Amino acid sequence: MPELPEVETTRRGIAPFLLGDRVERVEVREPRLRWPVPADLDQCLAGTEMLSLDRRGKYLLARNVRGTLIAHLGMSGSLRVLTRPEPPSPHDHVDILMAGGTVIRYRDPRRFGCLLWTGGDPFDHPLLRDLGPEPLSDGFDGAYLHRCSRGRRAPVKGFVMDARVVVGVGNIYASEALSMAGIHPLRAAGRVSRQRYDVLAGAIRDTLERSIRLGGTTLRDFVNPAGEPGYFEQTLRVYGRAGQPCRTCGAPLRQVVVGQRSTFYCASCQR
DNA sequence: CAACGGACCTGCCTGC
DNA sequence: TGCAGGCAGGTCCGTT
Repeated sequence: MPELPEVETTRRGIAPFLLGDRVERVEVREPRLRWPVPADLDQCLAGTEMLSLDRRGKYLLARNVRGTLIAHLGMSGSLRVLTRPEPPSPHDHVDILMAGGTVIRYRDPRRFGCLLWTGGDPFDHPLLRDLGPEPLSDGFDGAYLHRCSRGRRAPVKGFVMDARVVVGVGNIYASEALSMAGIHPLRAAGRVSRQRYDVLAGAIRDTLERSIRLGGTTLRDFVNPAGEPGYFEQTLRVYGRAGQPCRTCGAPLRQVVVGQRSTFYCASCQR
């Protein structure tokens, strides 16, 4: 489900309820996520105030005086804010109960996500250490992508989805950004010009920023922490639109599999 | 190193 | 109606 815009939407949604309040306790009903939820997570969080909630790629980082909670939503994860008690559904694995009475509820049917704890610098954690730049930061531009891509023969679509290259670009937004930039998803990353990487870097940035503004993409079930859907789906150019007309030239959009992921593009607009 | 396939899970939809 | 098969927004890990 969540790519960068959905994770950022989630961060903004829970921040007002998590920050400036004290954690009462943590209730773990199902610790078997991608990696086990630490057995002492409650001791790490209980009684402390959350000091900051940041995002690094698709990871959420919630810091208190003792360390940092590292959260990832995987494919099907979500965090919701409950202002009144609600009985947990089967996949509501973890609750963070705040002193003020609100509950931050972690749900993840497929359990590809994780909730981990680190007492050290979270950016030194093995999961975060090797991540590439944030696509909305100044360090990310066409010159960087061009430099990074030299000698790479694999498709450019997989290249921009590689978190060591740039974080946060998942399967939807990779197709969308390549469509905006007019680049064929199967083109070898090393055979895209510097000029075209300038356009692509801008397209990635624009696509992600626009989606954040619209509250993310709701394909099946994404809702923000308040339970509201995102509206970016209505503006998708290619994702999920195989056979339908290209919004630019009218040609039927195509679907191929790249690196085991469905990929959508216009054969006449993207070269 | 870069590149690829498999693995981890459940739910939902399609077609027989 | 039941069931098998395929597919889904991620990403780590082992092998070539």
